[in-house]
Amino acid sequence: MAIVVDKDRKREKIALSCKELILKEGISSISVASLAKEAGIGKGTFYEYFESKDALIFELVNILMQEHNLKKEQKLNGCNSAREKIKEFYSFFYSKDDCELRRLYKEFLSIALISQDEKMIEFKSECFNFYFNWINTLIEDAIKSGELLSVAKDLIKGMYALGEGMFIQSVTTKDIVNLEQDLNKCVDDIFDLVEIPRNIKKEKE
Amino acid sequence: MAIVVDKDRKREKIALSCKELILKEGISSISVASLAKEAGIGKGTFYEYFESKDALIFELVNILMQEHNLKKEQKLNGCNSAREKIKEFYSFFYSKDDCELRRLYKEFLSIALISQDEKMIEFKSECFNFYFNWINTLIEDAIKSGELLSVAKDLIKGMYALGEGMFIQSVTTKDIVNLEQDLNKCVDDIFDLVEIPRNIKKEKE
Amino acid sequence: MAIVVDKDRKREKIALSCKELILKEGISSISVASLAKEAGIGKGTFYEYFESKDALIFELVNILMQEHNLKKEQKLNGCNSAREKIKEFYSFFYSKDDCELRRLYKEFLSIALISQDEKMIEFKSECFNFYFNWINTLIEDAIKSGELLSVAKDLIKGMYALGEGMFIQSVTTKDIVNLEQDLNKCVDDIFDLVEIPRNIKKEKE
Amino acid sequence: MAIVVDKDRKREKIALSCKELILKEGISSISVASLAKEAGIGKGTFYEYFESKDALIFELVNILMQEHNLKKEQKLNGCNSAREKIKEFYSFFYSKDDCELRRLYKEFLSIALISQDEKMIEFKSECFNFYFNWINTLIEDAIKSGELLSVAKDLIKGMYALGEGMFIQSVTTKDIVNLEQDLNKCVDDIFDLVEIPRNIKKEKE
DNA sequence: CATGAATGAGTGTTCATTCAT
DNA sequence: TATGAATGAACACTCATTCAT
Repeated sequence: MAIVVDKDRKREKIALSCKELILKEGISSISVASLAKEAGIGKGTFYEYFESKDALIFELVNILMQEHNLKKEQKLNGCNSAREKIKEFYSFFYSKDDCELRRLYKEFLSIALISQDEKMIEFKSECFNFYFNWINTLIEDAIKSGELLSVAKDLIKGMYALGEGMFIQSVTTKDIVNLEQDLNKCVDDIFDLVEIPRNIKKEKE
Repeated sequence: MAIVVDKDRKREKIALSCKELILKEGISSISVASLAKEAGIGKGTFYEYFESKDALIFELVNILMQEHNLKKEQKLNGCNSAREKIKEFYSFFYSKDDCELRRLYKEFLSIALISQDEKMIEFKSECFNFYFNWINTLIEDAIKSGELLSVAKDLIKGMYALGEGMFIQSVTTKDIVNLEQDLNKCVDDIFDLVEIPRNIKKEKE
Repeated sequence: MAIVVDKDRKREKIALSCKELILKEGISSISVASLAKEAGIGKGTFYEYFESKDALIFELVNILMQEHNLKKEQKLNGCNSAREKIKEFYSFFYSKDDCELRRLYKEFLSIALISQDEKMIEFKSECFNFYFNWINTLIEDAIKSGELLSVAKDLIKGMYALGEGMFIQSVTTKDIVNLEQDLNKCVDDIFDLVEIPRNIKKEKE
Repeated sequence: MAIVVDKDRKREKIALSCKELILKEGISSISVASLAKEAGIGKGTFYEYFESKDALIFELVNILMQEHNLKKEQKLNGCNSAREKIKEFYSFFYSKDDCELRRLYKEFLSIALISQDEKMIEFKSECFNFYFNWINTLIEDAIKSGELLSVAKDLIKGMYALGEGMFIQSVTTKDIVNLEQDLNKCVDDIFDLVEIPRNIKKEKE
């Protein structure tokens, strides 16, 4: 038998075993010592699998985001309209279920804002693209199916930015008391402008 | 008699003399020692004027923001339409002139995202309110003057969030290559939906 | 009129105005800044009257001890037997009334234990002598009046040390639960050995 | 495999190597940096073995006290009477041999007097109990063997406190010129009161 | 392949004292 | 005489990373 362990597998295993601790304590206040202890390995071993503390954080955010995306995809499939889908998409920013991941995302954003690290930017870009393409497809499909005016296409980038912006404002100020309400109101207001009313749709037909 | 010093003035002077260094090095990686040295004072003196390192950051952001707001107000007065005003408002996020302040704002956001500090939140809230009210008034005036449909009012919060969100995305990813273009495109797209065309306005008359 | 103020008087006045603060905060955790503020003078002025922070502490402990001694003297005059007097004397170590001064004394002892400062030792010696002479006189009088066996004289130094020792033990351990009880028990036990019983006294007569 | 180190042994080794420096400089005026340097280790390593500066002091006092107790026990076994044993017990406070440990004990007392630290109090309590029980047993045995009057039992707590009190007074004042003499005088005076004279003992028989 | 002992530069903050006015 | 602005040495403590085993 090969003594050689699948490094990637173990890497992932280590990252996942730190999940609870990181979600509980937050990124910045956690030490490599406690991460290694939580994973049941030595500090030296930690550095065999991750080149730095930040590397594990990225790995974990990555894993958790992918987990989250799978669940979200299923939920989105259950939505009937683009309006609902966007709302469902935004729910990450306020839902109780995503509370812990959201906290991680906040800390991740905080790092990303001032990091010059190439990998960090690369990773954030991948996230951005992933979600942007999602919304993009979603809107385009809705236009094709006659649910939305074709002008809606122009609002995609704005749509995406709006959610993140409002989230950040809710987190850094005390003025957005009810993010869920405010976000949904925004979505409704915009969709009211670009949605093709049912009766008109029928007229078209 | 004792040396009389205008504490507020000196406080401001110290903060401003640290500006260059902070813009160059970034906030988090800078030490109180180097800040004091940069300001030409002792570390002890630093703490005579600021209760903590973060306090200096606030002071600086505060000073520069107020400077910026005065200039911005004048520029806004030179704009003829709400559309132009919003664009002018957003220009903070990309204009060369505001490059330095933007840099500072980024660092400030990074801190604010994970800070639990009451004063920090208070300060960010004040900033939020200041700009929000600005946009609010701007839009309401435009509705009153028949420039915008009354539905535009619903988009105010979103408008504000959109700018901040897109800015953050441009900073943390490499996907928003031209923030100026993207932002302006967004504004145009939205205003095309809520602006009352000139000919209609005339018809109204 | 002489502008020259009576330095000693002002010195005392400053010390006394810091009394409350010192009793409340303790010696070690207090700064010159807060002392000066409490006294309503500048920090520079403070050093016009006291050569160091410790100097004020000594001055104050001195003043307060003398205050305390006057009160104690009156109380002692109200006692009928040497046994009672010693008990009254020891009551400093546990009575509620002396709680604050006792705290100060503790801190003072802590400093005195490791201080090489001549003045400090001088001061503590004066305290020592003051109390020692008190007890000495007290016991000698009691022997003269036939209240105590002459052997009691040999126990004076021990008597004095015993109180301080038991006090320190009560403060530094959790084993002396009831200092009042333990101290009084000790006094009683010793006096039972050296007190001349009334009936014997009468026989003598 | 990792380097295996007997942590307890190294802890002890570090503490002992700081002994000289502490005795020379005193505890309070010594920095962790200099302690680490003295022990030939890094500052970080220091904190691997001690959770705080005070912790090293405890360790050292602890080690030296235990060493001291073993020696003392042997010496006490060589004493024939309770009177001699108490004197031997007190000799810690003045003997040349214990000079160093006494110095440390002084510093330890100084800390203990104002410390609120649970562990500190716990440790001092253990010391207290250890010695108190020693004296207790010693006296009780002497009563059983007919050496002392049973009333001697009442004086145990006082006996113990007396030594510590007189020691502190000798350290903090210049009035106890010869502690050895004074302490022994005290012991003799008390024992003269509670010792059963030989001839009486014989009568009893 | 795994370890964890060792590290030391770096941190923010305090405060008794000085001295120019 | 009175001041309080200025100081800077000193402090305990942290932690990502290395490397000998």
